Amino acid sequence: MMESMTISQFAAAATVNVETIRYYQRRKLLALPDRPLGGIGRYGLEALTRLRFIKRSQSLGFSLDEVHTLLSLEDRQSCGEAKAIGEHKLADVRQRIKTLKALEIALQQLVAQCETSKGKVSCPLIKTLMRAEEPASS
Amino acid sequence: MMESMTISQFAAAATVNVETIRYYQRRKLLALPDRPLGGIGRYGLEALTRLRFIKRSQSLGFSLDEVHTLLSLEDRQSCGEAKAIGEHKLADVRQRIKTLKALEIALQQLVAQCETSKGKVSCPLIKTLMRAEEPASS
DNA sequence: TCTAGGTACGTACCCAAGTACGGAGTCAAA
DNA sequence: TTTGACTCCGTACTTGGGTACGTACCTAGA
Repeated sequence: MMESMTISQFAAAATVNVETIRYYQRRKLLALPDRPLGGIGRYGLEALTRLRFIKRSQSLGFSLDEVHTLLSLEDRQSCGEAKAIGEHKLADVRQRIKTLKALEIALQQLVAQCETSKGKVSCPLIKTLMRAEEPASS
Repeated sequence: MMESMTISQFAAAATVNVETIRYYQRRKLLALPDRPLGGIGRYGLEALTRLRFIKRSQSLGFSLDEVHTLLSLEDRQSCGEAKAIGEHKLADVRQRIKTLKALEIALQQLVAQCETSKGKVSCPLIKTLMRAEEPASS
């Protein structure tokens, strides 16, 4: 199953759905394979490397548009641009962590309010959310 | 503009789009207002409080489905359920923070690789992503 | 040679949380 | 009373990353 795979072998080799491959082809992330006049396409190791690159980049938080750019940078030797994209994504991730940490504190407080008022009339969590002011600020 | 607002005043009072209000009505998060036989609806402070509750809950990461549940809990005095929903969301947020922190480290390493190899042939960031192994594990 | 199962391709659908649009009705001011 | 602004209501579109379906084709094994 190394060289010359059918589309379903190719998909299995990268643990990806067949439909996903076709989707990537439509998005120009993967090339359509050579195929003998109206016959069936064959996929090799090069394609597999590329597909894995896509999935690995995705798992690091890059969007498919960004992956597309990254791939286009592979040919031209523009490391600076790739680095810029990476830095941008890193800043993005750090911002999201900040936001979530603020959220964590606010939720913690809401839940803690419930903790301390067992058996009482109405729910302090809901009451807090109903009030006019913000429960906590980021 | 306090009591008896038109829909656009109501929307402005909560800094929300008019279409969003109609969307919330379709989703049963907001009631349709009373209106005099085929006339135009009017919104009061009660509705405004409810709308703000929705937006505040959302900003804390609750989905509209969860907000719906929270609102249904307001009538019945079931603080325990509200607390459970809050705790679930808190656990969720903490997990997301973990994932993002792992991502942050991996991205940091990728960018750092670019840093140390200026002027050389091909981009180490892209090369790393192309390799068979994971660049970093969570 | 037949046939089951894989492949190619186009189109439509999924999720969430809205946004946009178009036609008809209503209302207040000039 | 007519104009212009607003409202109501239904339907369709948006984003991102796929998934699903239907039809026609190809191809390997019995």
